[in-house]
Amino acid sequence: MSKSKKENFRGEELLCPIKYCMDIAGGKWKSSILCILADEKPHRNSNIKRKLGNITNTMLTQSLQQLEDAGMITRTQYNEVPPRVEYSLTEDGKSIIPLLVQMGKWGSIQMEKHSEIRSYCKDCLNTK
Amino acid sequence: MSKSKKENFRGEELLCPIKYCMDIAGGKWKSSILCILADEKPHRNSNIKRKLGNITNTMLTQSLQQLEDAGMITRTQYNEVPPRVEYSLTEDGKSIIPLLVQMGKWGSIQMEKHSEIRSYCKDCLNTK
DNA sequence: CCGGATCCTACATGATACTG
DNA sequence: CAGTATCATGTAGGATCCGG
Repeated sequence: MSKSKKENFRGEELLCPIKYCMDIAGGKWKSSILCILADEKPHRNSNIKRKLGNITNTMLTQSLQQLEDAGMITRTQYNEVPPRVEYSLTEDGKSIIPLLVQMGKWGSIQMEKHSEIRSYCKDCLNTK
Repeated sequence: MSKSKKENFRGEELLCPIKYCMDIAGGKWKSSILCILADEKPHRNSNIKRKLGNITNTMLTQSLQQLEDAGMITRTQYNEVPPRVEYSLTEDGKSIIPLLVQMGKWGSIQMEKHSEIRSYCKDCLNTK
């Protein structure tokens, strides 16, 4: 979150732990990024981008910054040429993974009840 | 969801179970409504509205419809004068409550790590 | 009491071009 | 390679009025 951690995008207080949780992993990309980093190996910016497929630079940088601000990931910069930056989960970041796994399991069960919904995203933990 | 269940607001496929889960409980009001209904007693429209405090009729109706479309809640209409409508969790709806509880626990732990974030919302399961 | 129909605004997301 | 700045757009959320 580029703004103060205690406020959401609208400037309102994020007083509810449930919403705080969903705010951190929510949005279009952040849950996918967390899934990618869940292998506990450091990933380069370009590596994450490739796995996500169609994310723009802007959104990737923004999402990574929000996750870093929330204490979920660590950013390590190597002063090389060309520049190299690696991201990896913090301990707090690792702690949200089981939650994502459970959400994935629950979502799969629900989706299977709707015959028209069959495919799963490729970066989802649930596909492992 | 008033649109097809397999599409989100943007018309994109919701192929990821994690995002499907967060889509159902996400948004500004739906998690709170699920928390209110978690006592497994039927609640009237006006009752939910009072507990939420500042939700508009439009948003309340829309959120309830989305939850009903997702199979989380049941809407029962009594043809009385004045009209009475009651909502209660379905079995599928009850199954998401433990997930919300866990999100609340995780969120509480994270929020406590930020000294500036202290208060919790009143309708959150976590306060029970 | 409940909810539909409009209209409106703020902001999340995206497209593009640019720096070191 | 990584990130920033700017501008454009779709839509979630809200305000308000109306109808049964």
